[in-house]
Amino acid sequence: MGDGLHPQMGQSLLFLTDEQLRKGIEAMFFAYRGFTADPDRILASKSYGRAHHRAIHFIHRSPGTTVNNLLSILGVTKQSLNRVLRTLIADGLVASTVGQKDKRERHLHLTLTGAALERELSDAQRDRMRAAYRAAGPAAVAGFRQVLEAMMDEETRHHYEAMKDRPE
Amino acid sequence: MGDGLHPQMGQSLLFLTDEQLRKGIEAMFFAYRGFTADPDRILASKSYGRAHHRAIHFIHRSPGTTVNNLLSILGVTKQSLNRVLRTLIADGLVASTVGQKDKRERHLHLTLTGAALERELSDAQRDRMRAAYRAAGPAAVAGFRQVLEAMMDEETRHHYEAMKDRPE
DNA sequence: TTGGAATGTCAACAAAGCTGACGTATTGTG
DNA sequence: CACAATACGTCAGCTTTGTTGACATTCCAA
Repeated sequence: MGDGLHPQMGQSLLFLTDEQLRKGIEAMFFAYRGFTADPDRILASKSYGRAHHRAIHFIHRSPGTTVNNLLSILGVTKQSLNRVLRTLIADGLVASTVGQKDKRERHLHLTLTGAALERELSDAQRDRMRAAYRAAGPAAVAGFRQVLEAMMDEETRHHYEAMKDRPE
Repeated sequence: MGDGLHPQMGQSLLFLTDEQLRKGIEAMFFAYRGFTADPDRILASKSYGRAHHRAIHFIHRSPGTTVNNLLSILGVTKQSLNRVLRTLIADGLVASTVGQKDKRERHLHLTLTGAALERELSDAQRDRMRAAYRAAGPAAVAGFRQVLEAMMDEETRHHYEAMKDRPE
């Protein structure tokens, strides 16, 4: 791992120039807009927001998850999450059941209506992702995931990996 | 490009399964948190927000840009941008000068102070991006950019590409 | 039985987006 | 020249989603 300036060095590290990094930063910013655009449209028409989408997504992903667990995945305060959950429960999209083992805990599930919205939202988001994946090809997709994973905070990556390979 | 079901098909399209797409979606969500975490900390200590960062970034990127141009890059309303610009100008980070050719336009530049904050923010963001790039390698980075570009809206991609190859 | 953990709720606030309306200067056009 | 359009700024009001801090309840566990 020498720091010697052999001829290939400049070449092989061109992808680490400030200019390349800046382009990556801008790509991230612009792409994230596209990433959320389609669900945002659907949500707006139902007077929900991104926070509702995120809650629905991860409840669908980990049915029966507790509020506390959801909290640490989403990285927000309980007050913030609670406001969202309250409307989802009131609207009959999410069911909250008292824990059997530990009755302080609430276990969260999507109702049929909630699952229907989840599908609508994730279909829209997947359609765009699928188009991007298809356009870029499998090798690019592997790289895409690698860089994103390397960009996460430690703790976040644990959450990501913990739910990485669960069955659908 | 036939749709025939030759044996490799299943293999080669495995990266397009719903499960793969969902992982990509979650990777995007979690990575974006990391992407903004470091600048967010700096901004919070100076009582600015992400909106200020974005304005500063793109003014640095396109010095002398007009308000209207910035508006369409950022994709927000002029009221929203104006609130941010007002504080940045009042705090002496951004200079607004009347256009020479068209006196209705305001041309935006970073002051020395503004440029210093820009550097602090982008250094932090680049550090993380650099670490991720280095960990993933040049091939992954190329794929990363390809997928992100394919994920953008048409109009957004134009903005992205328009400023793609300008000199630093 | 008592301390701490998990949850829920109230209040107050801030950032950052939005719409709508209006004013002013400037520019382009018929 | 008169008038419409453009660029910008601003006021007011509203929404979503995040934040703190305080406090009550319920329940597990030492």
